[in-house]
Amino acid sequence: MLNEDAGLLAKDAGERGAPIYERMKTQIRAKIETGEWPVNHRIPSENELVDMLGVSRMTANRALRELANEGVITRVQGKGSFVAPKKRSAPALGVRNIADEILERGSVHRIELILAQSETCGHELAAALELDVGAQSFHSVIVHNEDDVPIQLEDRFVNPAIAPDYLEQDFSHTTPNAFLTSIAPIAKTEQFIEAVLPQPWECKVLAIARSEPCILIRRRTWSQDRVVTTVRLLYPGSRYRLQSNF
Amino acid sequence: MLNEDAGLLAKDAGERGAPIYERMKTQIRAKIETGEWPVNHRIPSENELVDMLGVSRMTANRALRELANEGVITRVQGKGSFVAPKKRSAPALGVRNIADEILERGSVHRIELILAQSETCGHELAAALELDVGAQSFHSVIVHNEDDVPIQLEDRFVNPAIAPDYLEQDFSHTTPNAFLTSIAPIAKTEQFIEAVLPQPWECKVLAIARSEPCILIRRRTWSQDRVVTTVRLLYPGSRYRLQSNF
DNA sequence: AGGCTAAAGTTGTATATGTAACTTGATGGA
DNA sequence: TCCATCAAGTTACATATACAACTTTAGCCT
Repeated sequence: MLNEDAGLLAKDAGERGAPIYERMKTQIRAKIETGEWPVNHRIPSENELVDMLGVSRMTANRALRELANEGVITRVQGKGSFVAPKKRSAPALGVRNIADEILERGSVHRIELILAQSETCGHELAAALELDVGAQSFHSVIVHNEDDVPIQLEDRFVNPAIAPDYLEQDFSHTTPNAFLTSIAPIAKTEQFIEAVLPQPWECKVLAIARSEPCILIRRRTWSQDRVVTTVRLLYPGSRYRLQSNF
Repeated sequence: MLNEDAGLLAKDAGERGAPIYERMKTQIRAKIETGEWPVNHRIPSENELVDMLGVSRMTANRALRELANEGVITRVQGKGSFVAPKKRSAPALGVRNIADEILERGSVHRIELILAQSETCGHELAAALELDVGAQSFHSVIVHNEDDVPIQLEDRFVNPAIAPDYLEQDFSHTTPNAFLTSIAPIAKTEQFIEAVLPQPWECKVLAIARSEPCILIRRRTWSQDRVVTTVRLLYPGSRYRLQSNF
């Protein structure tokens, strides 16, 4: 353990000025993000960190405690500290991964693939993805079912530069959201929510009436200053509502 | 200062078992929520808390530091700690005071009072306000106009125990939201967003068609564990959309 | 073998102390 | 008057130490 982690407090990490506990936090985060410490991996105890790094236990305690508050690790009194399972998007936002939401309600989640193909960017799409007009993009249309009732229509465009093998995915087992966040961590999200009436083809795939009002969420996500994807999420108003408590 | 805050660590707060720093945090939060310490009010310094409460400075430091991380207070090195401005609605879903929003866009905000009266609680309303069936409640219906175009229908019920003179307000100059938050700081918010078709009378006051889909926000707010108000906000889908970036 | 106990290891909390960095106001000199 | 300097107050960080609470393991006794 000591060998691999000798560089845990390396001064060459470009954060010479940062406090010790912050340097410890970023180095531990790095070990987790690179996969060197996988999920559930045991993290050195406070006393081990004291011996390894020559810091005081209170400093190690602060680093680990804050990482636990951020959800990066979990700590169990008497047992130790462990790498936490992958965190999903912020829980406070009320808008989350539809698949998780459905499973949490104890329902069955099933995906119906409507369309998955490569398309050429027009002006509007090029602007949305921050690509050039005429560039290629990936287009997928998916219906998410809860207990075989259509509950969300997902109409998505993806930046091929970030996910070149997007169209090869098997979306019956992995949602586009899960796939994209696994290869490109989300740095920023832009989101509009409005109420609309559905288009005829949308009525068909969602099995709703023309007059059924729907919530439309238009979302763009960035990773490292590049647009990853832009998506339209359509929810039938009679079957879905957003909740956000704060 | 010492007089008013003598009870800051009172053992009768029903959390005898909680750690000292947690008790300090909840007591400070209470002072803020009751308005005893308004926004920007100076919070006792770490050393003052040490003298007042007989705790160690590191314990006071932890309490204040965690409150700062939670956004409840702001701390400035060399100056002190201060009650942070209420920012809770911002990160959640971008739902803000409609009047501010309109003024920010450089438009004119005008209120049209449709109804303001006292009503007896039925089962549903009693449950929403956490009152008894048959108790009195205040009911107001207001249309918010942006440049004389109706943009929001506000259908609100208010707990008279918290705002006994609610009906006496002049809502042409003060919005219900502004009035209520001024007398009862918001501690918690519950919010649902859905898409609906408007009722006939709603179409009339908003001057929209029956088939126009609308965003409906149903919101309840608490102050000190009591429901202050429950409100239905109806936005015509063609005139309004919510934005939330994060 | 089974069960109880003790010990070691781990996290959680609290205190005491010290240094550094920053802000503000007062002081004093040119 | 204006500006530099200093002192006091405040937060930020780090260390050393101690005790409490919890978990696991080892070992002992029956």
